[in-house]
Amino acid sequence: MGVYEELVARGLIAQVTNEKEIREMVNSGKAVFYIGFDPTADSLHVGHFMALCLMKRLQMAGNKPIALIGGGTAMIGDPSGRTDMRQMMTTETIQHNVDCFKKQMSRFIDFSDDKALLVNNADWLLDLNYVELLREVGACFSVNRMLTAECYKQRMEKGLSFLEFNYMIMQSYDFYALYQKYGCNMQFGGDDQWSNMLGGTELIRRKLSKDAHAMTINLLLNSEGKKMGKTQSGAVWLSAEKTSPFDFYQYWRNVDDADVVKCLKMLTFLPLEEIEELAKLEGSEINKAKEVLAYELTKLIHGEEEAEKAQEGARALFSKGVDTDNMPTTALTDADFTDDAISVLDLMLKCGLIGTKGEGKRLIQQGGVSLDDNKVTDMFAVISKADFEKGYVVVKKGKKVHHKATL
RNA sequence: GGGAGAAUUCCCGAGUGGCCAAAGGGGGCAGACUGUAAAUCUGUUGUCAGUGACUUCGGUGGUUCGAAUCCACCUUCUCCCA
Repeated sequence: MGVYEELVARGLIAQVTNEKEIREMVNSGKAVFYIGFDPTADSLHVGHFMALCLMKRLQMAGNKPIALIGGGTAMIGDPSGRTDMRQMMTTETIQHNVDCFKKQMSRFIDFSDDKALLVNNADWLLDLNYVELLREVGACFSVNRMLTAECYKQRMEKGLSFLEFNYMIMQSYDFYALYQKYGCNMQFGGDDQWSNMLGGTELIRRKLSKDAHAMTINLLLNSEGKKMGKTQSGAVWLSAEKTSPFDFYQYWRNVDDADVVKCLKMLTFLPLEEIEELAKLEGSEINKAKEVLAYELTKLIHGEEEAEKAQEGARALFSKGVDTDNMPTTALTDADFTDDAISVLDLMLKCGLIGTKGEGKRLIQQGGVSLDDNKVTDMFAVISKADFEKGYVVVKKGKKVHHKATL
């Protein structure tokens, strides 16, 4: 089975421009492909991770990946998949994000010996001259055609600025530039990028009379059709500072039954046969598959050691007893105590378990808080330093959130 | 350039002088049930020392005993005409 067939079997491929040619090229390791990443935040998240995985898979099959960081396109903002106008980012923010991306990517993709390239489209986009660009590529785009693209259609109702309208042209220009510079003959991207990507292949065809290809990856959607990797508090990040390995593990440990197999296929490097075995599990057995998923992904992102820690922590927490070693911790100081005591509400606030005291009171009223496994019933409960005999107190909020407060 | 309309709490969206911390839905959080799942049911969802006080309905002023609601100006957005 070639790498292309594997990608199909894993359900990764959404659309391709020319299946036959792409399959041959990819399977024989002749592809030089690029994937763009917009530096809209200071860390990569799960959505990017899919793309990174794809790069890695293809790299392992002998193809050459180019990771393109959109330092230039970020100045414009991609309207695809957006219903509202993007906020403009400052040059400084973009640069900071670009640096963070670079760091995270190089941990994952092998950039040594020219096996992969990392480029920033700011390097060529920012120097473009407006009139020259218009004359060079503007003539190759039909506005009528562009407006029929799905991503713009949606925005026709809400409004679309000229700035954003140009995003497609910028992205197309990237492909064109990379084709000439590095012989890049293929582009990958999320399914929402399809029209932007086609713009690129078309531009190359018109300007250079050469064929270039595009292929999109299925977005990772849950069974309800929503993008995965988002929680109430935001995206699931790949950096340990923004999403701790434990939380990262728990996110995957808690996915819906219906989504486990899909995630295993799309995100892990486990052999398909092994995944098929896991897919046979039923009922509460599915939990085993979820553990594998959570473990594998945590290992990929944070390393084996962290994955072990997260898994052990989680197991201990939910079977019985409490594994205090791998729990998020907040250190208290004397300043937090009044007369050697601190109220439970203040404690929770300090630990970041609640945003306001009102929220804490509600939780206590509804029986959602316990200290060292004793349910708190009095919303004005106070604990003293004596309660920290063993050096810490475990605060539990709901069933899944544990926090350790040390003295 | 001319004309019409909109801006409400996390989101959508009601409210057009006091009964409004503001309906309803979504989402979130917690409880029950479970498998750390889903579905379902229940409670809750501005802040704080909580029978009360304080801050909130795009912004700034004004009218009024009293303003999310009325007036003026400003900002942003949408729509129609050019």
